[in-house]
Amino acid sequence: MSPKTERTDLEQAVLGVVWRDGPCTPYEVRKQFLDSPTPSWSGSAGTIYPLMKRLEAVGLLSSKDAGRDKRSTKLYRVTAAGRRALASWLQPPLAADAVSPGADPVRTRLLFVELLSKTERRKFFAEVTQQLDDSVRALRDPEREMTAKGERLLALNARGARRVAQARQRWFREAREELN
Amino acid sequence: MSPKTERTDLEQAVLGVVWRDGPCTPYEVRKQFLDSPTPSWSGSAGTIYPLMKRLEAVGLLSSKDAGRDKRSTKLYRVTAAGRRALASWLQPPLAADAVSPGADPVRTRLLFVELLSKTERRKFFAEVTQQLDDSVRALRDPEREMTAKGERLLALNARGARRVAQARQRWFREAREELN
DNA sequence: CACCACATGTAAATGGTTACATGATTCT
DNA sequence: AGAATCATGTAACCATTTACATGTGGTG
Repeated sequence: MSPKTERTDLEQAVLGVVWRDGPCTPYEVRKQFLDSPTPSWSGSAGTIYPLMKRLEAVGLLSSKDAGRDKRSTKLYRVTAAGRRALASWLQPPLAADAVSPGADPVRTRLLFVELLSKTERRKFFAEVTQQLDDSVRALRDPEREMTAKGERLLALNARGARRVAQARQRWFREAREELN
Repeated sequence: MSPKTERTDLEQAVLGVVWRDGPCTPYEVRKQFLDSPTPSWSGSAGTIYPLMKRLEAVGLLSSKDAGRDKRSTKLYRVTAAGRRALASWLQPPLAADAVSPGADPVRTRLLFVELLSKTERRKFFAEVTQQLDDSVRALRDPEREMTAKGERLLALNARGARRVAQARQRWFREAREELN
């Protein structure tokens, strides 16, 4: 009955943020998730606080009280073990479901589009095309902003998301034409 | 306290499969998920059987005993209400998180790649590139197969997955060059 | 007869989510 | 004084996964 060693992607991401942004509070970590242009997780308090306590309990994070004010604000930092855990998480080979394209709600819906009447279908294609265009547009600004700030990795991250959004956008237009 | 009306994507997908493939058993539905080249769900028995019972309980599916043999095999079909539920699920506007690109484990990992030593980093880029290439390759055959069989929607589905895989592949190569 | 595919489920654990509760500090 | 933001948590719920249990029917 050894303690669990495998960490989820969310746990690793939190560990990574603490590593990258130096000693920081759960609140600051949360902001990173909440401000993300491509949120994979909610970053809600109910998730982050218990999670970081857990990481401390298993020795991947350590904390000390930040004497800033009367609030019980804790500053976390990554321990040596935490750093090792992060490195081995990054190390390939990655799990198969980490490299293959994940779930795509639009793709799933397209499978059953023939259930719709001709007019409904036309509306479906028109509006979803619009929504996909919007999602691509929404990713341009963050990418530019991060590039301007010199945040190369964050810029690359945003670019990756935009490229995927574009691929879906183009594919969906093709599908629209092919199915009339 | 009205009964829940919102269904998950998995529930809708099951509903869709039963609609598309005619009256069928949970086992046959499961196979669709298990055989998918781009699995979003496990399609395990523990998921599908209770789920279809639930859908029957709320009147979106109906079942009758298939007298085929001694096994208590039930044939499910989509009710009129089920058909309506499917149609309204397909109808736009889709939720924002349905159109924007979802989680990407590779993208997440890249954010923290600077934690790795130079050699580790080189290995990371080399092997993940390889894995992404493989994932693109693995999606070519299903697409061709579905096209050959005249399954237009399944072919489009596979093509969509492949396009996303390609976008990630190209983006990752770019990132690799940009970060040396 | 052994084995595999067919077929149906239950139980427990997991990994999140939302909603709620509470209090301190800073800004206007 | 009141509002917004900072800060920390708990409780309940949720969908889904894994592992397990059980039995039938057809094939080599």
